[in-house]
Amino acid sequence: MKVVQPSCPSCLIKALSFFSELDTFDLLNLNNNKICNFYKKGHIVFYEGRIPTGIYCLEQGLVKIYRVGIDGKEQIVRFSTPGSLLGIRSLLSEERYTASAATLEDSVICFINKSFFFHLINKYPKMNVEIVSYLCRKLKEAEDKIISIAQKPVRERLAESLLILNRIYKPNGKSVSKPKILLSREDLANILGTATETVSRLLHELKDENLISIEGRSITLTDIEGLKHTAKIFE
Amino acid sequence: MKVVQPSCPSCLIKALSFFSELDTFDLLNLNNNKICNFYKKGHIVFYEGRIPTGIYCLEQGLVKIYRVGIDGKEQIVRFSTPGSLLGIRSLLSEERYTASAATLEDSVICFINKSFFFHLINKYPKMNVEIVSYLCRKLKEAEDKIISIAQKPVRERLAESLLILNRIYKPNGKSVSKPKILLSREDLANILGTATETVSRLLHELKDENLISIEGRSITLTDIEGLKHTAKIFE
DNA sequence: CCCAAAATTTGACCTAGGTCATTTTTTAAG
DNA sequence: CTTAAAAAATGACCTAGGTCAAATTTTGGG
Repeated sequence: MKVVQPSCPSCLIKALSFFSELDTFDLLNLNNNKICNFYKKGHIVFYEGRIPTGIYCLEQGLVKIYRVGIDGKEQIVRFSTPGSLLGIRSLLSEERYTASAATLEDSVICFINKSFFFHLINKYPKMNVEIVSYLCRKLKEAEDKIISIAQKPVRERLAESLLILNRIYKPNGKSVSKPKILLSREDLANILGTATETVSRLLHELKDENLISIEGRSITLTDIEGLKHTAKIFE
Repeated sequence: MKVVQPSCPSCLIKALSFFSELDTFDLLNLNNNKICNFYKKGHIVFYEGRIPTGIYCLEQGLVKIYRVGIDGKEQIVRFSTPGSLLGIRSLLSEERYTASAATLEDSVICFINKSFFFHLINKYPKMNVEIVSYLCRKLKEAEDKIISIAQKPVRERLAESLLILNRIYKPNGKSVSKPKILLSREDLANILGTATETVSRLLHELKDENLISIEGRSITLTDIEGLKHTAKIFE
């Protein structure tokens, strides 16, 4: 796969969020300052404990943010999808990364160094507003996850996570076909905070109930409403 | 108990955080705009689902932020201690409260209405920096909690929570005596995401191991290092 | 296309911790 | 100080889901 150097002025990330305020001059500036890399599936973007030297911008692909517990067991705390910034939390609070990031698919990720990013924030105070709203959203999601893990049985959490993953894997609304969730049982287990064997068994159950279909490693949701029901999500 | 109307210019909250930038004029303004109320222990500050109309400022006391699950079971997601703002997450992301807040002790809480608060943020963009750093801290804590609940057995989580509570209950460094943690078993269970009976049993265990002492409802930590050890916290 | 290594599935078994019922203790109102 | 109601402790029991081991399937490199 070729590494395509994306150009900032035409980058979807600009439109999506944090950089929407930038004028042409600074967009070009950003373009020159960023370093863009191709990451193969399964590669690590940054490690827990390291000191951030800048910020990563996911241009294409999918990334998991996770921490490793004492016994070496991973816990996935969130995902990053194209258009979001990676490592912003640690950079902003000027502390070491408290989590690691690794690609779940082949990905293209840009790097913007700390001083340039802070320069932009100072020049465009409105970026802080975007950042605040981003953090609020993440905080809410984290709290949702606390409730979920603390109160729901694994089966419900699995259904819930599949519904969330379905949105993450949904190709930008273009394709008519249903999204395929492509994750190892281990990653799935590390989202739910359970064992891989339990994931296997429960996926089998959901399949038997015609809520999902499984082809090899890929999962397709066939009955969204049914899954919402087993996840006990009522909106 | 008398309701003392605290004055903003001398309020510790100003010094602590968000309002540290304000000039004398705006501090007086804030003083006139805020409404201060006394809340008896156990009373509700705001309810999940309601639309925020402003922000609360905890001047004195202790507040739990919690959500109620489908089966009516509470999950405490965090605490607020004097000097912190309540309901800032929902106000900033312009959505309904996703959690309720209730006092755990008699408390004094000020209310600042939305428009005035936003006016201040606009006038003092640096407040956003404070807010960002606050949100980063909370996000980290929330992610810590996810790992903890997902991976640690209840016993470890209890030890961990007691250590955190010990800091929360620590009177401003003045008193030499050890802080007393004063929470119902139910609240404790709702922090850990477990049953009250389990809390009872485990507290009894910790007491037998001379890690804590219990007088009535109040818990004192007698062996911090030992607790860190059972919590598997190694720093 | 082939094959070894890795991932997944399945079965057997076990335990942390949840639930329910009962007793004991604590609390707060009068 | 008394007492009823609430909270906590304790015991008995049970099950969701973890662990370990073995069989089966999938995958990616050559």
